[in-house]
Amino acid sequence: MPELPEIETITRGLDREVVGQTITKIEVVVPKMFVWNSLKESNLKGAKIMDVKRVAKMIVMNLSSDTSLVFHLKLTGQLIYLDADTRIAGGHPLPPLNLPVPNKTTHIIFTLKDAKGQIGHLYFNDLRKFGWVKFVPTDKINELTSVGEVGPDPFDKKWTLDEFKIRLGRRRGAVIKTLLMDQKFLAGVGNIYSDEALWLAKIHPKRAAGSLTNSEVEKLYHAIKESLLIGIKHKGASSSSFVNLGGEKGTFLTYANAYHHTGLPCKRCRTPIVRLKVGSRTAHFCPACQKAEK
DNA sequence: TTTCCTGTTAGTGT
DNA sequence: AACACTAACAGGAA
Repeated sequence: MPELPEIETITRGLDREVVGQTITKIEVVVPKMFVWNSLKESNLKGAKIMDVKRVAKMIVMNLSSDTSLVFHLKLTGQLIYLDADTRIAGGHPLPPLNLPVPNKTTHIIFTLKDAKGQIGHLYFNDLRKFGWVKFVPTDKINELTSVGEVGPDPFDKKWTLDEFKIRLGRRRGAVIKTLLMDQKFLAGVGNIYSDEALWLAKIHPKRAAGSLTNSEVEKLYHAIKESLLIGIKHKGASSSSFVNLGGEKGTFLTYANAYHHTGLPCKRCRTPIVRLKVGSRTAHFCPACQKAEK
């Protein structure tokens, strides 16, 4: 699914709502989507949710049984929490996030109980079934390559401009857009926000990492953070609807400058935005502002 | 009706 | 090691 801002939005919503609740039941409709590793149902049932964190584009729920649930929504995953007076929904907008649950895209259902005994459900929906939930002992979480090998988070204090420069220096020949989306290089950036950051920094998506000038590297560093922050501010690109908590909806795409703007005028220079295959993904950029060569 | 496309990885081969 | 390519799957758009 979603990239860092969308996952951050869902994570914050869940952290506000499910921490302290106990998992009383799990129904796995599509077995391949729930990976038990060495654990059993007894490690899950009765466990209390201690916190909900984002790692790269994953959601990590730490449980009182010294275990963790790691969620990855990939392209079309959704997480929907529903109880008597709250609905938190985020992820891919199709099927619509306000569709009744469970529905035909619902593949995993957790039943939760709060301190007052009120029952809630957490539904993991995924149209294309690419997503997964991995259940692991908390102290073994880094053995998941998807967790252990991720690069720095763009909002981690350790990801400084110098660190970015050092990492770029190690991958001088890599195509910059592809590199930004490499989770081992930097955690959480995908197709939307790589387009947006490169547009902000006026860098052509196919430039070699090593060809960027110092000034461009600095602009890109700030552009990555800025585009992600704008995404978070607008609750991501996907419609994350917080029904009964304000009815907010993700509106980031309204604010996008390049992504999905093919043919529309560049907001800086009015030149139509162009699509281009970069690696096996589609880049959107302004051919006038974002020059191929320096 | 085809055919192509997709907000992402994992796995495989070079 | 770095890079390229594709499969996993379902539906919307052209």
